[in-house]
Amino acid sequence: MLKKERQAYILHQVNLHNKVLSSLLSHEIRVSEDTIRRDLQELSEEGKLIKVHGGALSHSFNDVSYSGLSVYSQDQKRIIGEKAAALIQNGMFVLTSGGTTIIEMARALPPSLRATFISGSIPAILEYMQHPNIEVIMIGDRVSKNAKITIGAEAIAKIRNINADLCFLGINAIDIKRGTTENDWEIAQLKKIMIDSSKKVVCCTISEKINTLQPIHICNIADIDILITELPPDAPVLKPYIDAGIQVL
Amino acid sequence: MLKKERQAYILHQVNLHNKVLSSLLSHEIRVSEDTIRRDLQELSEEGKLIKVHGGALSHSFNDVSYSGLSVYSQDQKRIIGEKAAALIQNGMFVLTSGGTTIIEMARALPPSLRATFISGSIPAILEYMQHPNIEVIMIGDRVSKNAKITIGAEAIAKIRNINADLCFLGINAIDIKRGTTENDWEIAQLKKIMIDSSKKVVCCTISEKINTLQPIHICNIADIDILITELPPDAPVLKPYIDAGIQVL
DNA sequence: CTGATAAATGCGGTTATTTGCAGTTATTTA
DNA sequence: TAAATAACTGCAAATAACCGCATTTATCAG
Repeated sequence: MLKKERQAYILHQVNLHNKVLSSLLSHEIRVSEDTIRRDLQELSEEGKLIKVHGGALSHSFNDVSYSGLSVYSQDQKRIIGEKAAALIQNGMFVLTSGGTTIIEMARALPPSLRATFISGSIPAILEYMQHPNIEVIMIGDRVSKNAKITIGAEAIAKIRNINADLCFLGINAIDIKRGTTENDWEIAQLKKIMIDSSKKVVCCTISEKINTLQPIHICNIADIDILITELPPDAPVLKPYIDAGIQVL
Repeated sequence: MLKKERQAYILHQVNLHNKVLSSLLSHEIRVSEDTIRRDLQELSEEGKLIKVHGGALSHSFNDVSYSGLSVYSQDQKRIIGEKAAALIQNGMFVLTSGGTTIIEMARALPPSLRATFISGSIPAILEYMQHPNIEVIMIGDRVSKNAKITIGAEAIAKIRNINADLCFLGINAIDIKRGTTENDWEIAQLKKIMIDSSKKVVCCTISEKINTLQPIHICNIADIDILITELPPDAPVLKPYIDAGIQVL
């Protein structure tokens, strides 16, 4: 990894999360903490960030007081994102839906990871593009303005031809009896096909959405391989899903 | 392998992956690292990429900070964008490339306009999505990280099936004899097909790019219907293009 | 076709940059 | 205050960049 590239990555992380830890970065990028410290030093001298003991802060962080709840929800999603990112190994083909949880996964991808990501979600693609080593494939079709994802027959046909190793779905409702459900018919179709085109299906959702329902059926519990929430796997609310044979992280 | 050919290859690699390593290139092309370094040096002097210790990075990588020249240029592009947007009428199918000039056109679209926009450019799609009344169609394929556009056989096949009313191309070089040229082979292919798939072709470029050349040919002057620059149509530099039968705005 | 000229390339030696490590000093926190 | 952690310093190894020069390759006029 080139020096400039590394510094760009650090800057990206700082702007994303408002802070970085030297120790964490050093582990992620697999360079010594000294190198990270020298990078932070240089970036700080260029005024790109504020260096502090143990890491660095974003410049905008100083004056902006952050609202408690929205950051809290984002923290939950970040936990989910990190768990999800850990599942991906070099060389994998990964199919993903859109949604804020998936975006957090994209942000948590280690920079050394080499894999191919396929998605129709424009915000997700934007995140994947930032990553130094992953190949990005965009599914084309008509763009749904509110979901910011491509939907339609073309997209479905294209996904049907894919054979992915992993499929990550950000889901809005999951129930032990009814499985996962959705409120948009076309997105539900898309997710169904994505499930069919992948060896393993990973559902990512914050725990609020567990045991909730929406009108349109996507898949049954039996179709899900892995369920990721921000809770530890032994949380009581997750027990029924473990009993149903799902791997819960 | 010819020098020009080699440099085009290097540029292509930079556009695809956002970075290249001298050592890797030298091994791939089977020339000495000195030669690669000299190539990178030249390309860097031409502003095509950014040379760093160990290789080179694409310009898009760290263009977050440079604003001095780009602001001036942005005003020019806004003028172009407004002229371009005025060409589009209700019900039209419009095919567009990427590039900052096209983005400015997207921003200048009147809110009441009802039309269908088709593109593989992710930043352009983002702008189109903001618009209340236009239909947006995304061309899918592998994403070029630097150009932020989908490129490849899929994209070309898809565009070939389109029959658009207008095609807007942001171009980087135009010359009265050689026509429009490009430095990325795959993007040149894409633009060629876009021209074939449209009734009318509109080229948008700032006047700096007039009478300049790049290595890969896209189309001849005769293939262009309308040329838009920030200059008034009677500017002397545009006269040869008017004489060649192009409508200049 | 040929010789002259210019451009491009590769190589050896030198210099500069980057990086990690060990040892020391500074800062934080309980 | 003491233990833990982070930052700083100097140094050494690895790698890359640079310089000058010889060799090869391309260009072109006659």
